[in-house]
Amino acid sequence: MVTRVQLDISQCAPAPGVEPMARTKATEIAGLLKAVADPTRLQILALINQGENSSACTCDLTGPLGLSQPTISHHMKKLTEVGLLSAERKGTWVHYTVNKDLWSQIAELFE
Amino acid sequence: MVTRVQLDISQCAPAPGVEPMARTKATEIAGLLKAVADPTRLQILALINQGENSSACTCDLTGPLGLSQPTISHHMKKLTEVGLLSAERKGTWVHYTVNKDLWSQIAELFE
DNA sequence: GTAGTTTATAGATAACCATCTATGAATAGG
DNA sequence: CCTATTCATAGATGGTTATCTATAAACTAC
Repeated sequence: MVTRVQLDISQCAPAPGVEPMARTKATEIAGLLKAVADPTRLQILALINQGENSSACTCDLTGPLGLSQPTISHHMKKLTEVGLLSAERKGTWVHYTVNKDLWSQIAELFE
Repeated sequence: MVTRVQLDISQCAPAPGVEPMARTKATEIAGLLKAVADPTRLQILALINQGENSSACTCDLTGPLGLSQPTISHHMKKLTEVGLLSAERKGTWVHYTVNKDLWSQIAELFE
């Protein structure tokens, strides 16, 4: 136990008993946020939410976004991996929908 | 105007009149989210919010986070640049506080 | 001014990532 | 089987970034 002289503030020390957020949890949350922290993926999510049916396939997005099909596919994979998009195959097409639950959970992180 | 034959769904085309979110806006939001989408910076923000005075200086964080002082300083700069942290110099120390307004604005992006 | 403490900057390095082209896999319709 | 369409994968490339060490800058106290 260190008893400080009243005016001795010349030393810096963290507040006692302050524990940081667990690194594993921080990494997990950061992974989710990384998936959203990209301009193209923000545009993709906004486009999907914009449609009346809240669904889109890859080929719907290449035109408006001006990017190649493999690039869009790459982003859809990233968003699907973290659970923000759900993919459902219908014949040749793959319909992607936004997982609104996870979307709301992100909001709750900042409340 | 294209009139589609009822069963001709063999071609893919974006919904007419669907405009993506402006790229500049998407890039701006992505920049803000990139600042938060890092495990170390999430821990930093949580630690600052954890203290009773909601303030911390760099030297308070190196210990709990196990990172070098320049690395912490680097992260504080990133968070300050996007406006999430405010820096106030008091003598040798720099006290950082979280900008709660901007914090809440992030939540509103996901509502 | 000298010494000590806190913060910032510079430079280096390794890892990650967004994008492209080229190609393959899967499905549908003759 | 052949063709066309959609989506996924592989590999390459240029750019970004998180971290470190070394050093400088700013401030306090003597």
